[in-house]
Amino acid sequence: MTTSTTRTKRGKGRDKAAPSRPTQKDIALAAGVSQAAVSLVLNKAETPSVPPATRTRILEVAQGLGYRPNHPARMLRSARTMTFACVIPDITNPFYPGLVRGLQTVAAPAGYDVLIFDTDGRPEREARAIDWLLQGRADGVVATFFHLRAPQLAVLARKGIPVVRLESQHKPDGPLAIDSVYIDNAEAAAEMTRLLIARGHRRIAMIQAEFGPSQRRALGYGTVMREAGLSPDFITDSAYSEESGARAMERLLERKGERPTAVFGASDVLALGAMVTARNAGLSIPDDIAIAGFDDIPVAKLLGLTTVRQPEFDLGALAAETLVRRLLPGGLETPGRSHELKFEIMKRSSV
Amino acid sequence: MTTSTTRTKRGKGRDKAAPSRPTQKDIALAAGVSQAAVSLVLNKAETPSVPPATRTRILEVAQGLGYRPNHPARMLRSARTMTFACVIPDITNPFYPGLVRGLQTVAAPAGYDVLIFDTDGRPEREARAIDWLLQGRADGVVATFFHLRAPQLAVLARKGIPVVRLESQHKPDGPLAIDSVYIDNAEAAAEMTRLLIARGHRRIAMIQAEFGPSQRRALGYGTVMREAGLSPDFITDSAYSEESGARAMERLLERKGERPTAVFGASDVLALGAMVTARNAGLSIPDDIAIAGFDDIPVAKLLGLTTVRQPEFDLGALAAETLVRRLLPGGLETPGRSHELKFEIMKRSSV
DNA sequence: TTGCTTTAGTAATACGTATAACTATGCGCA
DNA sequence: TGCGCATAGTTATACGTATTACTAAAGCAA
Repeated sequence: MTTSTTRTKRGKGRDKAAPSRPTQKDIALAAGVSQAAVSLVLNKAETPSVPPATRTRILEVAQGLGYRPNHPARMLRSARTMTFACVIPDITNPFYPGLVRGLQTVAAPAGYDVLIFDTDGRPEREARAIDWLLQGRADGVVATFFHLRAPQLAVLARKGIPVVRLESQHKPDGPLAIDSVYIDNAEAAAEMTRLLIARGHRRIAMIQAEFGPSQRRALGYGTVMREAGLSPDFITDSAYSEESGARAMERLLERKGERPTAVFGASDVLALGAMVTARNAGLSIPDDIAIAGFDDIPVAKLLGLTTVRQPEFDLGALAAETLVRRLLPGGLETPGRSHELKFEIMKRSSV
Repeated sequence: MTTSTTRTKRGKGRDKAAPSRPTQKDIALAAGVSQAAVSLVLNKAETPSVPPATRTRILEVAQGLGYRPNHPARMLRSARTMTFACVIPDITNPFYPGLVRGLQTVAAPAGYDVLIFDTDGRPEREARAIDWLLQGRADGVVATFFHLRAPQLAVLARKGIPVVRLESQHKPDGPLAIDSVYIDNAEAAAEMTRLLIARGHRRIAMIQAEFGPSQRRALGYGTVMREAGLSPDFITDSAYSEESGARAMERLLERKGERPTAVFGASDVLALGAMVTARNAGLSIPDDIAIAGFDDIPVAKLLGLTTVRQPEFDLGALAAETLVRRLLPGGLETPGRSHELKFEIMKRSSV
């Protein structure tokens, strides 16, 4: 009877029944001080103007009411969201969870959360991601774009939102706060192609996707093939998915003429799709057909897929570190840099 | 020389050089109207008090300045973040990306983004998640908790944040806005155990994890084993990871007495770890040892792992739908419900 | 007593948006 | 001429926090 009436004040955007969370004002009221005092005590480790007694009283009241700072209000006031966005094609591709984990591992201790935005590798969704970032939902972005180029990203950097791109090659330094992390995709693909050739393969096909990192990988493959006097053989499908890989392999198997003895998937999921299709067609791997991939997703090891290892976790961690540094005072002024990490050829049973 | 001076107003939390995004006030100024008029025009489809001429002028100016609504400000004002949180043990476990995708697929059209929070299945991080949610960072949550129970979640529901739990069994309806989605884990495990017994196995071990859904699965397994006059054989390791599965299998292989002829992993990653270890030990699957899993993660199909299919995408989608409905006006009043989806036994080559 | 310093705070304001409440102008009509 | 009403907006306020600038009271020295 006594306490029930006071405690239903707002009922605004929320439902009527939901009691609002206590605010600094509530604490101030209960502790007999001003809201400003509460804010000071809650945020500063040392408050010369608030004596220990008042300080503890405020803290106790805050504790008692179960106070939690209102994140939106903080964001508004401080123009900081304490959130990183991770813009990727598809979280379902096993390459990305590892990247996300790397990101989180560095971001969390620095106080940042990670928001995932899937683009499906489609241009319009990539554009939507930019739009969405311009609403101030994140302080920084780690992104893989298949379609957008630097000019479209510049708008973010110019508004003070640092971007770290997950790239497939070195990018020249630029004046804006756009950095990149990458492994040398062309060289990695070249090395894998050399391995295949060294193993005696002459007819080597590459399954690639239309957009994305596939392009640099195809370049490395094509160069080495031509250098070796062999002709590149590209099968292109739409996405980085098992279905695409399977479809591409079907097309290879349907060929009338001589079939390739080795297939290089521009990504592990493509290679896996191809692998399954080959097996279902009664081919043995690597005897009838060798298969190589790119990324070294966790299953690759289980399936014995020979592939190029990209250190996803480290790439994510490095990207996060870069963002954290960018968001330090003055961090936006330094020119955009491109960080290279090393790939590794993982030789397994599929080649 | 002329335009450069005006355009550096705030330089607050941001770096000095970063030009701030245009606000409604800027539009109002440029269009010669009040900020309120701008807000009206931008938000309402029909504005009786603003004539078409002014309306288009405002819209044009907004367009021209590249205006994007400030998300934090909106959040503060409307007490809505338009974000769902997805609290899970580990995005790296292949079960979860599919769930996230299901979530996103329903959330995005309804205007909600998805934020990922990994707990690593640790109690203190689960508690941190609650804390974090109480800051008003999300309007609703889809969560898998290994440790927290209903009472700890009640605080969220009471503050108007609906929760959908990813459960392993039916939960009784409660008064709060805490729903759950689940497949009957005990029954699914029971059915898988029956299958193993039907295939002639008598010595069947289960690899389980200490916390999480493993418990219900163990229950189903144990019940069927005892019903069949067989004794359950549990190997417990810490996490749902391949390493844990591999370790457990090693322990099984080290046994002096008779080894089990079948191993049931409480999750696919556990089963996969076990599978690899068994293969490395020279055992052939399923002849020397049969292996079954739980979840039906994408690789399970590739590796021929017999497992229990959980419809992760549908679970995610259903969870999101539930949240969206909860966030409709009055949606928080209805009692918490438990939604069951159907599992499926995927018979493959590993059993 | 005056003036200065320290103590212990408070008041005011701004962040950008949404919205309820209000108002000034002009027109038609009695 | 005066009244009511539609038109075309405006003003004011609130959301919760952080921060700057201010102040009242006490204590102390000169």
